[in-house]
Amino acid sequence: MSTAQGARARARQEVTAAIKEAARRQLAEEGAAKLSLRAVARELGMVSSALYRYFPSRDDLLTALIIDAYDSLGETAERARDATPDAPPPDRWIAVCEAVRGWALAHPHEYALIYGSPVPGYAAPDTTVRAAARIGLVLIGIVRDAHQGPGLTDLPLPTELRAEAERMAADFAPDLPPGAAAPLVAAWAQLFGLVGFELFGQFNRVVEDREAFFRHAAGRLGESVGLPRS
Amino acid sequence: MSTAQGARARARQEVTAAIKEAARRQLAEEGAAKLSLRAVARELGMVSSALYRYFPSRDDLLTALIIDAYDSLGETAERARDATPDAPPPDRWIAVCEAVRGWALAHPHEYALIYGSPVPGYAAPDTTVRAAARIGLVLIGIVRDAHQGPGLTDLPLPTELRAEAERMAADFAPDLPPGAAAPLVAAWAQLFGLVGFELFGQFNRVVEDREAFFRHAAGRLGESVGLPRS
DNA sequence: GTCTATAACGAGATAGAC
DNA sequence: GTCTATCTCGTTATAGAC
Repeated sequence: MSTAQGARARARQEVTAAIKEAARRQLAEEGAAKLSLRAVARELGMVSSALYRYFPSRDDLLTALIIDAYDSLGETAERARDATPDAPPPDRWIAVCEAVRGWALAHPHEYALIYGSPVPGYAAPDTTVRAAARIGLVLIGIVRDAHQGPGLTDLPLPTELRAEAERMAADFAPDLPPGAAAPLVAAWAQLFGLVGFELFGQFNRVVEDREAFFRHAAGRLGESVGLPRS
Repeated sequence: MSTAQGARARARQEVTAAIKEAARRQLAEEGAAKLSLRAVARELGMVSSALYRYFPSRDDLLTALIIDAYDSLGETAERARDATPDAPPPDRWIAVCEAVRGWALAHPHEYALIYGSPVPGYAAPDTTVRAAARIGLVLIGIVRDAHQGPGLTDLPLPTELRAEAERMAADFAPDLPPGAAAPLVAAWAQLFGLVGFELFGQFNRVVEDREAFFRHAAGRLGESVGLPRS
């Protein structure tokens, strides 16, 4: 029984992977809004209704692609963080930022899927939250490491933001002082602003040497969360 | 002949405006990807194919909406800048940032249209460049004003970025030192990173008091381009 | 029980004849 | 400007193969 179920499960997993792969390919050609179950089925030599054995609806297929994309980005960031564990936090911060940018340039359509306009009529289920948080946790970890070492700039907060920053720190960065949590969230969003602008063409005719521009901007982002300039 | 053509041109312009208005309304309801020429036509009591007289394709209608959106945002920013012409540049900077955020929250689908994922298969024509640049010019103007006054922080640049920053300054901010041009471009992208994250739901469960969070982040963005803290 | 194939519904997008 | 014909889409019901 276990072997039979194992074989079936394996076959099912293979078909599921093939569907996602074909869907990803189609995502790169037509975009998320035009992701078509029928075209995916066609590419696999199946019939559209057969896909419903694997994904109850088009939205569920989209959700799977979104989670995969977040995980792929998160894993890339984690690898960049772990590549040089002895490097000082500011250097690791820049390395992670560059890894995010590199992943985005290598997977533009998956980036658009998770950080671009929301797909109309699609509401992301809670399942995506954990995967989405991975990249944030990497950034938090680097700043946390810096706070355990010496030489960290303390960041003043206006009273207006005090309570909110304390809540942030308590919620997802308990090792961090509130004065670091709020700027970290801002830097997180700003990092993706830089990446998104490059990817979506806003830098056309504006920024030429994007590598150098990004490295410098990422370094200054690191400073903005209290990491000393390297 | 000129009167006949003038009347015809006027009628054509009126219908064109009505189409765009209906399309904008639908954009706000369904999103850009599902912009349906059919529904627009239905709302106007026309038949879908009749629209092709005014917009040769859905893409041309999209282009018109994109230009209108950039112009609407640009005008909002300009009004915020001009509302308090005597305020010091850091305050005007924050006012413009908040105007951008306010416009985005009030026009989420139009924001997604111009700063979200590019519509697949759609290449923005050069016609959009001028409108897209408006908001950038507002930001540049504020920093330029600050540079003509006293008390501006000089921003060091790594040699790696020196040439690029000088090209940037020469291209679109001739009154600005290169050390200000590059951070300004970065701040421009980062501003839209903050706005986009809030609008597209990345701040859900992360940032609660978004107004206070944004004001503080915008102020620090201003500092990053050399505007003193207010 | 698990899967695939057939057929169909209602909808939108578009080309072309009139 | 209008009307029709033809395409694709997501989705479901159903029937049958393994």
